[in-house]
Amino acid sequence: MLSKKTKYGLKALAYLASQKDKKPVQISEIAEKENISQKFLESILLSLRKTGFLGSKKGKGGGYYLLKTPEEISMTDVMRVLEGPISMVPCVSLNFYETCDDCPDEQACSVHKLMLQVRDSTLEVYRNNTLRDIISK
Amino acid sequence: MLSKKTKYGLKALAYLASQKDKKPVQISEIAEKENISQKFLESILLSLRKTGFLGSKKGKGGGYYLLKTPEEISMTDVMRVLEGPISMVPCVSLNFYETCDDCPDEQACSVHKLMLQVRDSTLEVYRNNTLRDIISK
DNA sequence: TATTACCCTACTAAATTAATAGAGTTTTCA
DNA sequence: TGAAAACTCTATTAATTTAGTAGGGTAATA
Repeated sequence: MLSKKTKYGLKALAYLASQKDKKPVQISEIAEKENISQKFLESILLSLRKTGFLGSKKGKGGGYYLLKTPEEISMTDVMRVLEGPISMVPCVSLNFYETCDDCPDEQACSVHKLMLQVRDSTLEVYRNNTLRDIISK
Repeated sequence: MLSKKTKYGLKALAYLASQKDKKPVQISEIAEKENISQKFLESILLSLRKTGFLGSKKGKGGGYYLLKTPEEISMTDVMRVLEGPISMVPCVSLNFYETCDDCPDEQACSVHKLMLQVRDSTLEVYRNNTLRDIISK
């Protein structure tokens, strides 16, 4: 299941991407328009800022804004930051690899074999989608 | 993340599929060979029996066995029974569909758009794999 | 008829998620 | 220069899910 954090983060990014100018948008506006708890959204946007997706401006007229164009923002990167590993098991993860305590032979493991394919096909989807591709306007 | 239930269930199915004859295999044997808590495995095999994947035989010489050949067992069905929805959000689920409370327009939703593609590509993988395809032997 | 092995219910510890609360800090504009 | 606007940070918590554990019960077979 996709976490609410990821869902809200994606919606917020999409909201920012569909702005016509690059003026900062307040948290409260995004929260209201996208039906997200403002406090929760606050923490999500903060993490997107710390990972280089968003910039922020304080004070009156402040808010959050995209640091890159929507075309430059790959879903692969967004998903890794918001949701974490793309793989369903750590033993097939590219960025979060871990061995399984139980499995004696990874290569012979049927779960491994299946989940490797799932990872690849999911990655393929993320690689083919930028923020530009998933917004309506 | 894949649940342990699914992981163990898949391993148990694979173990049964790689038996040379069709004799029932005891829970204790599978649990030991695949490093699974026996009691936990018991409940998993039970659910696989109730959903028509396995048959069981009681008494001495009893155990679990596959009801179909490995070629006939699709990962799509196995995953739905063990893990539940294949989709990452209910609003793109074929078998477990639910509307989102927040989303006013599903078609315009960027999360929906992305997750629809992920669902399709994941389903494609499951459709292309039977139990036969993921066992070593 | 005793043994083996499946069947079932209920409980629980740990982890994760999705917030909530509240205080603090910085910036900007009047 | 000061007050409002807006971001920043820490800590806590309720709910849910997961991954078991415990223990007794029932059925079938040699």
